[in-house]
Amino acid sequence: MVMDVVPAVMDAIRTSMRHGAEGSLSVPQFRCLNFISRRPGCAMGDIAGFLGVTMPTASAMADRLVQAGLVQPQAATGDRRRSRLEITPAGRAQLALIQDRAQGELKAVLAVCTPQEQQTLQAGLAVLWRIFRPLSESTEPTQAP
Amino acid sequence: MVMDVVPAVMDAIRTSMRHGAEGSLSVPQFRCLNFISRRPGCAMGDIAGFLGVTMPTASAMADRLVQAGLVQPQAATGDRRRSRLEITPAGRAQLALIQDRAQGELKAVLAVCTPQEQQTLQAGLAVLWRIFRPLSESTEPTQAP
DNA sequence: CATTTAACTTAGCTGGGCTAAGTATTTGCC
DNA sequence: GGCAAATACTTAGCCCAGCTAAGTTAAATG
Repeated sequence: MVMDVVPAVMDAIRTSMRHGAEGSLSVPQFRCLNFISRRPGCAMGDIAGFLGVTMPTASAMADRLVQAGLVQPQAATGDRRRSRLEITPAGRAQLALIQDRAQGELKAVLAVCTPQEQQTLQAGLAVLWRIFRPLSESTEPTQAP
Repeated sequence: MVMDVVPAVMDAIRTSMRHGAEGSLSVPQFRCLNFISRRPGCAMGDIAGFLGVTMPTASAMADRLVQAGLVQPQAATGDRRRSRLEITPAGRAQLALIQDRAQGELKAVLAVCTPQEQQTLQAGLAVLWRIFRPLSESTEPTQAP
């Protein structure tokens, strides 16, 4: 059941983002930008850990966000090996735009539900959340020693 | 809510498939193989439509599955422009393996739920399924004329 | 029979993933 | 204080999954 539903929903989201309005971000880019916005001054390793990817991958992705002007490096304080990243005003605007649009589309989709169904849905998602939340936070960067 | 939960679950699935046991397939490859297995003799356009990607993308992906021995072209009958694909025994075995493993992991995860929670979850997913099922089937290949 | 249309494929680009192998900075230990 | 080891990244080089644009081959059609 889960294996049918979740991919279907994810496809819808991905498709929506892929042929979404121009200037939109990919799913990984969005997750990365969102993380940086919630953790100003975070390091590459933090990003890699959160995204569940290796450092080079995170590095390249952050680089593209910097190129796009959505993220910028902070001045180094203390350990100069760490890259300290923060979101730019443009990045914040982009994030808000995407979230608003997603929320809008979601509302439109959910509008076909009865209040009864919406409640059922919410309860079900709460269960999923409880199960999967710990898993998705515990990932660590994977470049072997 | 949906925007938090679904990506988290999807990440877990993707991560599980990425660093899963060797010889595993990527998510797109799995979807492709699964489709071919359910539609023997299907054409490239069918695959592209189902995956929601362009023909060249579908073409390349099918090619890799053929190289891997999981899929094979049928003898042409009728329209010789169409590629008619079918799954091989090896492909079928691979598919079964992946599904079994996924089901196993899922069961393990769901084992931490009370029967009460499982019921809640099932009801919620049924709602999602009703909403998103039609969307995920209606996609068509996108290469513009 | 010549043209158009349909179904793919090829070529060439980008993004997102990996490993292996650097580089630079800190830490730690004599 | 100075040198080795560890840490935090980056670079190089590869593959897969997406795209567009431009062929190619076969069918349909005037």
